[in-house]
Amino acid sequence: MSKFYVTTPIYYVNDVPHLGHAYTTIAADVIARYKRLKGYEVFFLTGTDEHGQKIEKAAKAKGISPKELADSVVVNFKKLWERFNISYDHFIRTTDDYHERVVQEIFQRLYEKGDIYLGEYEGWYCTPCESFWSKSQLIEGKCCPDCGRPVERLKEKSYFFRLSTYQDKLLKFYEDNPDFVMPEFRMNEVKAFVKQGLEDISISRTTFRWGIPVPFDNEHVIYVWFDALFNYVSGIGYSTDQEKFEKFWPADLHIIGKDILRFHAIYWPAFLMAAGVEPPKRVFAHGWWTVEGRKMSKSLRNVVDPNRLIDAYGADAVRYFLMREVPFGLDGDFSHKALAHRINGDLANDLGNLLYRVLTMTIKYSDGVVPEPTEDRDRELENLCKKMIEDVDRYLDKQAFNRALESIWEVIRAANKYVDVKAPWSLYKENKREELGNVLYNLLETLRLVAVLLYPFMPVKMDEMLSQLGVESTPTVKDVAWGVLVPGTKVKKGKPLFPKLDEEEIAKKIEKEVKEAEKEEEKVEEISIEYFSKLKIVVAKVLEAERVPKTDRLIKLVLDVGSEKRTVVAGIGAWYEPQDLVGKKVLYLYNLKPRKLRGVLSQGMILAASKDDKLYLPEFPENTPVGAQVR
RNA sequence: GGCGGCGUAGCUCAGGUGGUAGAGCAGGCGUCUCAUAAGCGCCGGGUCGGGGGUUCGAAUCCCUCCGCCGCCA
Repeated sequence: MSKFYVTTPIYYVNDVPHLGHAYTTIAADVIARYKRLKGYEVFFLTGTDEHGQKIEKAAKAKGISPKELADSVVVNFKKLWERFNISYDHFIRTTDDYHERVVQEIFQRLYEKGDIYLGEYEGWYCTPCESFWSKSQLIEGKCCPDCGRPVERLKEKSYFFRLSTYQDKLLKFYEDNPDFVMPEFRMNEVKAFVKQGLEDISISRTTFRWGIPVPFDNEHVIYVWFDALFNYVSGIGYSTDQEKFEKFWPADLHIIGKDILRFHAIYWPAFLMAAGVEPPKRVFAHGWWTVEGRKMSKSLRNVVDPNRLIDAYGADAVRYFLMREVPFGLDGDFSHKALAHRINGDLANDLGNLLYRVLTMTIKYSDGVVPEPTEDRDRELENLCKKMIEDVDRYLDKQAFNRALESIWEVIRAANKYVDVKAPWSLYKENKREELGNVLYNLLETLRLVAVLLYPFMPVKMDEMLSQLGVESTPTVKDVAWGVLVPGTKVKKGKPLFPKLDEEEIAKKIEKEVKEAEKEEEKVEEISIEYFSKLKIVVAKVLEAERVPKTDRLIKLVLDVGSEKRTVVAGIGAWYEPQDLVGKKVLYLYNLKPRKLRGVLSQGMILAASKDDKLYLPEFPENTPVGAQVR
């Protein structure tokens, strides 16, 4: 029996589950259920990532232990997955003892092997900021990019993974496995990144305690990615249940969001190569959802809270929408209107109504029993169904969920048309019983196959649909074929599978909510006069101006701010030419933290008004003195 | 700035080894009655972003410009 091992990322427990988590997990569930349907032995792993400074801090703020915090958040995930009918085989937590042991064991082994070494950041520490910086981050090679103050050459110890030595091996691996990363354009990005050269990466920390300790060095805890990524092997028994591990590894599919691609496509195979373990077969990076046409924000999250969506539309309809609306791998927009439209159009009208009308006819014209087809019946729907079975398989092997669903809907449309063309009511009146029986059989069997192939997408609804067709067993591989429906089976027509929704009403309601959410976002915090007085804004005169090389927008300005000269990089190059700025008086925020832009230290910023992509620099009376402060 | 991609019907997008464009949705008209005011049929002349080139012929190849987007810096 073939195996299939699919994973989601482990989700960080500093957050309640949101639409993005649901999306990834549903996609993995559809694949898992589909592969099971096709007879594979499937292992589906999901879980939570629970270590790190953020959790340590959040727990401290709440006065509980990090583990207690994690425990409480994990419940939210598990509950949501239950509501979405997520069929994971194991839920791993990075605080599970077997996981911690595996991570320590591998860490130890790579250390002994020389792939992990104790290194030091060679200096460039900013004491006030308590931060280390790499050489390339420093301003003019010597100042902290955060505060602009000089950094010290300090040494902090950290364990490093020798990623640099895996550059060629990774590139070779990508060459040999061109669809290791999907979609294809992401593979190109990964290759380009690796070709630029890889630096060794720090994989331990001494600045917090909430993590897996480095086994031979108590001062260090293992940093997040080394800890988290290995869940994919510890979760299936690496070094604890070797038989299971060998059965399922390598993973067939890691489904992730595009933000964590680098870790999965570069670090992860390198870690595994170091550990002498085969890399996974595929990493699929999916896109993000916007909400009602807007970028996801805190207050908009309520609008698409997964639990709320389930309450309003049902888990299966949401699952269907997420898989159908947007090609997996691309970004998309989630709107209640679009969701309701899909439910009404695809699920209620096309599919639900087809089931309903065919069952009615079966009852009216065939005593509610699946008729016996004859050998000389037409094969129109049968052939389409056979093609559908192949198409769905091909598309789902590429994680093209939307395509798979489209090909199922082609058959649903064809079946609706078939009803019209064959007009069973006429056959009935004309007493053409044999043909009528064939037509009904073709339709019922088509519906059964459609339900079987849709089962991975909408398990509860399709279970109900099959039951209405008189099929009570959970579909398995033998059901993915034409001709399985047994003549004589009694159908059990029920209520419409997908009730229709009032799209207008939903649109109105959500529109209102979005407006409120936007108001919430725009809420401007009131500040005190004391707060304002912290800002030192002065009138400055532009002494010199030149474009920052190789940029369109950035202009480097040298300002006379009254007491001294200051250099500022301003993003106004799209609206002003450098020569027009020289001699101008501008508003200047004096005490903004300096930061480096394109290698130039920008001390403070100049102020301008902007609206609708236009920029307006303030003007001053002729006699305004340079250095005059705005109060 | 470097690398990659995109710009096709009102909307979302297919197509693209060169031979005068397709789907779904929306809209209009018509129609059957088994059905959840569902279904089915008909209606799409859109300079395939602009310009130039290769070719008998380009949405499809090449160059260039414009506008978006991704990765990197």
